[in-house]
Amino acid sequence: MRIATWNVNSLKVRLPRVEEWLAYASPDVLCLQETKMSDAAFPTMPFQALGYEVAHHGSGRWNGVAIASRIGLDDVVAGFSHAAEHDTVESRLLSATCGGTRVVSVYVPNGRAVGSEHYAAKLAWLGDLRHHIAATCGPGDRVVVCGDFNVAPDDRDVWDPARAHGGTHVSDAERAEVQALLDWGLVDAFRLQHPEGRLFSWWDYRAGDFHNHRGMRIDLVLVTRPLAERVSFALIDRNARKGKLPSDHAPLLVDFEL
DNA sequence: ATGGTAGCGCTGCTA
Repeated sequence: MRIATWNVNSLKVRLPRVEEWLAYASPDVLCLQETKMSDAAFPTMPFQALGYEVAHHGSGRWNGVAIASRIGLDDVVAGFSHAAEHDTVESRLLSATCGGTRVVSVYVPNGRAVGSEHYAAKLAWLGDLRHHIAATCGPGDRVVVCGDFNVAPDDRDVWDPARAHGGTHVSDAERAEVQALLDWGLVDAFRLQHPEGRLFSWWDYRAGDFHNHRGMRIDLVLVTRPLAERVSFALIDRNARKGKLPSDHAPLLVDFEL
């Protein structure tokens, strides 16, 4: 099984690239973030034409998450399992069962600046995510929680921790929330395959950051141990960040021997 | 040197 995640920063603009990448990378499941569109505007047919069922949770110009699968798409749930303050309006979470694996597509709030109300909301959202996972899955189940976490798990995941993003994405409190997900029973599949790699998944559009290797690894595929034991390959496809009209994120794909 | 670009949508917000 090959599962991938990609923050596309507008699916309307990125659809041709997504179609091209699906044909090229051929994932069984693709999670998308930042579609920036309503459910009514979602382009279902191009996905169907490539053999994918697709579910989308989006309300308009911001956020929006989707799951495309060619191995089944059942028990689709938008938002948190519990009454959370943020998600149903913000369209940042979508869950579905694909070929016996529970797949969760997440777009964690950015946080903007450490100490701001947005930063507090980001920490609360990550707490809600952990609650959602623990309430709906067990660590012995096949579970994939993937997407744009807007957190670089440790200093290997940032080009320069001191200059990163005004302190967000690298703060102790954000990293503690990601660590709490790992403590529950999730494993960072990319890091498992690349223990020393300083490879990034996001680069600011500005100032030539991509070409100057100033990025962060903030897009993660977290998996429970039954899946972690079967990871055979993990790749951040930097080529998909090149050329005309790229997203500011590269897709991440992980293979499992299932 | 503390900048810069991109997307949405039409003014400034979000990232």
